[in-house]
Amino acid sequence: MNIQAITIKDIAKALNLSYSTVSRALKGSYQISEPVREKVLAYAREHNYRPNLLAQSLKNKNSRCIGVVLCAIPNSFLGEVINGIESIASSKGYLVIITQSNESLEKEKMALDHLTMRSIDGLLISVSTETLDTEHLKPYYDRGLPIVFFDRIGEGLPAHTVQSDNEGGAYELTKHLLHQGYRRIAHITSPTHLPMTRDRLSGYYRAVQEAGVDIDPALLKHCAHGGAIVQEIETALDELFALPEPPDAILAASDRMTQASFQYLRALGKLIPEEVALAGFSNFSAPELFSPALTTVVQDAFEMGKQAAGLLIERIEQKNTPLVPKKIILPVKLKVRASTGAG
Amino acid sequence: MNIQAITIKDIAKALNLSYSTVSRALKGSYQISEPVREKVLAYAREHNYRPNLLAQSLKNKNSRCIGVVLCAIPNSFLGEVINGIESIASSKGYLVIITQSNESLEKEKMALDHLTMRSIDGLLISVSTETLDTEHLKPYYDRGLPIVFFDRIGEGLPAHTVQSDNEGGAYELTKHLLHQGYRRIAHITSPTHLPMTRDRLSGYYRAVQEAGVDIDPALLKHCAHGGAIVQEIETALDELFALPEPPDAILAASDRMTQASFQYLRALGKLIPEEVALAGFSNFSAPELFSPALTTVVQDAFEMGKQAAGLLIERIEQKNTPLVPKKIILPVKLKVRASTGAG
DNA sequence: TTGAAAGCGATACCAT
DNA sequence: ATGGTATCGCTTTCAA
Repeated sequence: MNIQAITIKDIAKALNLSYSTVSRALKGSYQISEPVREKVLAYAREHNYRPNLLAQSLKNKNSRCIGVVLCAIPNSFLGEVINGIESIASSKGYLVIITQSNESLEKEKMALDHLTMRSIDGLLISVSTETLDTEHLKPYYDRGLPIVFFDRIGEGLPAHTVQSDNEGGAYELTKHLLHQGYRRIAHITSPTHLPMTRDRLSGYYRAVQEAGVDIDPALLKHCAHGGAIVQEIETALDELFALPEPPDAILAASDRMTQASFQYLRALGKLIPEEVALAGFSNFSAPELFSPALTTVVQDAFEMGKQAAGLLIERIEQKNTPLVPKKIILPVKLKVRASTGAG
Repeated sequence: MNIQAITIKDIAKALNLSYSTVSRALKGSYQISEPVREKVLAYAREHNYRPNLLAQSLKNKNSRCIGVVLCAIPNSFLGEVINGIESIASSKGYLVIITQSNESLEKEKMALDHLTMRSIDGLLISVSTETLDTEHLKPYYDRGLPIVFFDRIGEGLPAHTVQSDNEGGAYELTKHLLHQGYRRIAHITSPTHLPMTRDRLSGYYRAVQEAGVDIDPALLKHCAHGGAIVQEIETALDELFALPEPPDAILAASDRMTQASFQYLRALGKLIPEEVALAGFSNFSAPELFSPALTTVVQDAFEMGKQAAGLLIERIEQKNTPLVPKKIILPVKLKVRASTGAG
């Protein structure tokens, strides 16, 4: 639909100037005589001239749009990340286009397809749980599309990455649980092909080993869909509590897993934290609403968005310079609350 | 950035055809000889031809993009609405561009500006709390931009609207509270310039009047920013509980207000539902996580998104037909839980 | 300082 | 059935 009031041509005709002169006057570029520039600007303002960004993009081969692919929007963590992204992007005059993969590789590919067809200048992506490699990103990368990974990092592409200190967070959580006297700490998490999962696992191991506690591999549960399907979390919990020695603490890797675990324990009538402790990586807006309030590791989602967008735009605007991939690790904060017996 | 592998011109040159022939073959239109079409299609596929949507839009004056303006993304209700919108939009080949107003009229205008400059074919909007009228939308509307309002309806523009049954929901909630024996039911809500607020108020009044209970106007609290600022909710609650006769029940209009009230009551050590009942319009993913579980009215967010997108796209695709504004009211469901003493 | 004209990629009208 | 060409709105090189 044509929302445009007038075009450069209209201005040129009205003022008896050439297209080029008008274009230059509008851009404030080059040497344009003051009277002409003022005339043009005045006329443009008066008639509410608005440049056609499509035409500009077609001509300039850039769109001042950045595309974002994430697994799911209805998630307070990602919502905050988006806010961070937008705060930077809009200050630099970029429009942010958000798409979702719903944890499906197929959809991730479709989203990529859409975005690149619309001519984005750069891509921010947090890969889906199904994404094993970055083969689908390679063609775009090879053609020079700037890409920055955030949160869930894709492997195999030299690109900037921005993520939370997953290893440190898991370490802190586990250490805290051990300190509280829990010994059979179950860890419910995503598949190990995700670097994030491996990082958290290694934090978990580090804490456990430091404490000299034996690790029962049966206490490790990987949800194939990253917890996107409630059923898989429940199955994991069923298996955990069917063990001869069930866990006395649960370390959940995401909001969904934490929430499902909470409901599960409730339904079972287990007392938190007396019978089973619960803690997790989380970004619930208010973990203190739970009863008991939840011990969590809090990530700085807004900062993650800001950093990712900043790196991307930097990349977009100086694409000629060689890329030296940066790996940004954002510190996390352990918030001890009642669900781990510290209330 | 140019992600494009090849253009129509490249194909034309390679196959010794004219641009127009290639274009037609690609579109499957008109009478094109089978051998030629196949040759073109094969070449296109082989060289990974992807149409330049910018160029198409410039030429066709449509972009197959729809713009969405909402107050804030990190909100499970709106997240679901977006999912509904996308489910319809992507099935019809439209890209959805989401922007936020953060409850500010200024930002709402900026978002509109951005979207329309990018050439959207239609607009879905839930207005900010600060939005008193639709003057800022009028210029676009007058130029023929199809607009559909959802959730928070803007007034003064003949356009399709999609919203929950706010009147009925408030009626059901209030009636339920009265039935439970509560008599001093406070209502914390948004400013009355929002139709949604007025609808809920009238449902509240209807129930109260039916019950023959007197209404104390001091029990009505309007948050100027729709609860976007926690402080305003707390101030409202402070005032309510400073009353000579404080409320024995709270009816909150949004998730944020419900949550803030919950925390407030907790901090005060008030027993829910013994001392004060709490119920609200809500779309928490899990109101049963609260202790006590919250009585809520549940809206069908996904359906809202679907309907809004459906109406908009219908409008986009038959813009010539006269507009007969539809007003869609989606039914809501009362979910009684423990916070109103029914556990 | 200003103008003319080519071109970005795709489409559609007018010829042939 | 196919080709030539103008056009969408804007930018930019080259000339003047």
